[in-house]
Amino acid sequence: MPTIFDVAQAAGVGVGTVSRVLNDSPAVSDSTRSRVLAVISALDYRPSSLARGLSLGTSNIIGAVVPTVTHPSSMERLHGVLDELGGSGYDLALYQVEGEEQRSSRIRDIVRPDRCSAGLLVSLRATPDEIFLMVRAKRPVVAIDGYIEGLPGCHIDNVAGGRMATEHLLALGHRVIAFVGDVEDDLGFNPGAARFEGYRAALRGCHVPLRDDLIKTGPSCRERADQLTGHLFDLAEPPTGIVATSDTQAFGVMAAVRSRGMEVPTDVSVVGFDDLELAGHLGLTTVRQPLYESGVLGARMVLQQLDGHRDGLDVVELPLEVVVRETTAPPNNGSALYGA
Amino acid sequence: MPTIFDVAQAAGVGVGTVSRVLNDSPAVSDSTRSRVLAVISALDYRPSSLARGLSLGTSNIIGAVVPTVTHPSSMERLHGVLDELGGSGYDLALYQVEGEEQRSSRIRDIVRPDRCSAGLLVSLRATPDEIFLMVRAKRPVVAIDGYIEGLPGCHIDNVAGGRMATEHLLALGHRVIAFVGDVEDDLGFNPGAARFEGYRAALRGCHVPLRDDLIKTGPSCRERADQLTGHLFDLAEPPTGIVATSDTQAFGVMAAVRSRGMEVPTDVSVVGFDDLELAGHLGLTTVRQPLYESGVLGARMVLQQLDGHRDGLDVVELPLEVVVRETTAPPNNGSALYGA
DNA sequence: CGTGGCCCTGGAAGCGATTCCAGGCAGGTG
DNA sequence: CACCTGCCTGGAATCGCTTCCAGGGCCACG
Repeated sequence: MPTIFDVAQAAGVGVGTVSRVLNDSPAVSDSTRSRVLAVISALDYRPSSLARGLSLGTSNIIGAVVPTVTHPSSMERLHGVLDELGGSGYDLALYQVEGEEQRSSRIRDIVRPDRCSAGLLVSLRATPDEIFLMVRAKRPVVAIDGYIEGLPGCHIDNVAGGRMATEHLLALGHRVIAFVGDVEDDLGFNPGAARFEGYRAALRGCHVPLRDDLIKTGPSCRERADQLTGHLFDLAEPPTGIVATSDTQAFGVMAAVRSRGMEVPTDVSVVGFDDLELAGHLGLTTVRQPLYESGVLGARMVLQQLDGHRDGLDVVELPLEVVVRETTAPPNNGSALYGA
Repeated sequence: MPTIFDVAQAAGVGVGTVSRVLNDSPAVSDSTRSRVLAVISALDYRPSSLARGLSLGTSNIIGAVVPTVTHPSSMERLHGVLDELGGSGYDLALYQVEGEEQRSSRIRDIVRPDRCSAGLLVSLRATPDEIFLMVRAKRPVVAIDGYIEGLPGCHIDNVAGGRMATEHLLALGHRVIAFVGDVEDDLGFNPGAARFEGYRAALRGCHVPLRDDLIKTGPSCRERADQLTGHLFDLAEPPTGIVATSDTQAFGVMAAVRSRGMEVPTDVSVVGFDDLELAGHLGLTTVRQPLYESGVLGARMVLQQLDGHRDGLDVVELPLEVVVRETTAPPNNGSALYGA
C-alpha cells in the first residue's frame, strides 16, 4: 500500500506538494500538479484516512444513533441519509441504542472527534446533560425526527398528525373512533403520546366525547395486535373507525379485525401513520410523513455544517398528508352520521 | 481532550506505561497499574481511536456492505450484527450499494486497513476480481446470506426453501400452484431463481406438470402486486395456491387476492419466504430463515478472526422451516385432491 | 545590474497512540 | 560483597498525513 512518501519520490517532489495536490491547494503549478496526479493514479494511491484524520484532528465518519434499526421507518430515514452521504466522502457509522444508558454513552461517542466528525440523532430525545455535551463539543449534530433544544434538525407535528388521522374519519361520518397505540413516553422518543393529543383535540373539535374504553394503549407493536384490538368489538357500542399510531400497528389491527370475521373498511375503517412502502401495497389509508426525505435533509444539514456553511442550522418542520386508500370508508351504520 | 501524555504526567509515569495499562500488558506492577487507572478515570481519558489505528495500522471499524438497506430482511440481519458487535469495541460502518460499480468500489474500500479492519458482505455476490481483492488483502471478510468462493460465511439452501414452500401446498392437496416472484439473477444476489428451482423440483416430485401461465415473474416487489397476481385468476384453471419468493411479495399477493373479492386461505392459499416480524402479525404461512441469527453468526465469525482464532472460517448452512399460520389450507375444490 | 516581492516548493514538526530497546532496581546466589 | 537475572519502567522511533516555515527561482522595477 503506497504512502504519500512513495508518491512524492516517484513524482520527484516533496510530500508537502503531494499533500497540496491532494487537498486542491491553489499553490501548486499546473505542471507539477498533473505530474503528481499521474503518479497517484499509476500507483492507485489513496491517502490513509487514519493518518489524515489524526493530522486533521477528526475522522471522516458521521455517526448515526438510532433506537431500533429494525423499525421500518428508521430504515427509510437511514436510506435517505445514505443516499445523501453517497459521494460526500463521509462514511456512516451506525449505532443502535436500546436503553437510557446506551444512548448516553453513544452520544458521548459521536461527539468525540476521533470517532466521528458529526452526528445524526434519529427519532431520539436527549437529556439536558446530553445536550450540554453536544453543544460543548461544538460538533455538528442534527436531529432527524425529534426536536432537541439547541440542535438543528427536522421533525413533524405529531399532534397535527394525530388530528388529521382522526379528522379524516370524522369527515367520513365516523363518531365512534378508537385509538390503538403506544403512548409510553420514555426518552427514546415516542410520538404516540402527541398523536393521542391530536386524536383528543379532533374529537373535541367535533364535540365527540372521549371514551376511555375506546383507547387501547399497549407496550408496543411487537405484541400480537389482537390483544389490543380484541376487546374493542365486545363493547356495547363498538368503534366504526380505528386510529393507529403507526402503520405497523395498523397492520396488526387489520389482522385482528379480519380474524374476527369482519371486513375493512366495510365493518370498520383503519387509519395508520407513516406511509411505509408496505402501506401502499396493502392499500392502507394513512398519514404520510416524509421518512426518506427526513434522512436526506438531515444528512444535508450535517454536510453543510461540515463545509463550514453556517446555514443549515434551522429547525425544519416537515409536511404531513393524509393518503386515502382502501381501508377507510363511511361507517356502515348510517346513524352515526346524525348521531352524537 | 486529554492525551496519553497528560495521563502519564498526572500519574508520574511514562507514556509507555500508560499504554501498557491500556492494553492489559502483564508487565506492569499492580501499584502502578492502579495509579494509572485512577488518573484515567479521573481525567475521563479515552485513547484516540484515530491515533491508535494509525499506530496499529488498522481501524476499529467493521464495514458492512448491503444492497438495499430498506429491505426488511437486510435490516433483520443488520440488527443481529449490531447486537453481536455491541460490546466488542468495533463500530459498524454501513455501505449501501446499488449498482455493479458501487459494489466493486465498496469492496475495495472495506479491504483497506485504514478504512475497515474487517468486512461483512450481506446478500451479495462477488466477481472473481473482487474475490481476488479480498483474499489478497488478507482481511477478515464474511459473507452473510450468500456463498462466496473462498470466504467464510453463512447462507441458506434456497432451492430447498422453494421446495419446502411448494411441498407444503402439495401436502395440503393443492395441485394448481402459482409462483410469483423475481427471478432476475444479477450480481446483487437474488435468491428468487433458486427458489423457483425448488418450486419446479417439488412439482416434478409430485408429477404435477409445470404450467407457464402460473409463473409470474416481475422486476421486483416494488411493483403493485396486482400486476403480477391479477391475471392468474382470469385463467381457465386458476391456482388454488401461490408460492411467493418473499414475505413482502406475499403481502402484495394477498392484497391483490382480496381486492378481487376473494379470501385467503378459503379461495387461495399463500406461502411467503423469510418470516419477517410482520408475517407473524399478519398470520402469513411462510418459510422461515434465520435472519437475525445470520447477522449474529456473521458478526461472530468476523470477531473470531479478528481475535486471531483460526476457527470461524467455515461456511455454515442455516436451517429452514415452514411456519404454518393462517394463509394456507386445503383447497376449496376437493377435486384437486384426486385430479392431476 | 541589484533588489524586493511573489510563486512555488521541500522538509520538519506535529497529531496521539504502540512498541521496542535500554537501563534501573531488587533479590537471589556463589 | 559482587554479580547475574528478571521484572518494571521511561522514552525514542514509528505510523502517514497536514501545515507551517524557510528558501530558491523568476520577474519587474529602479
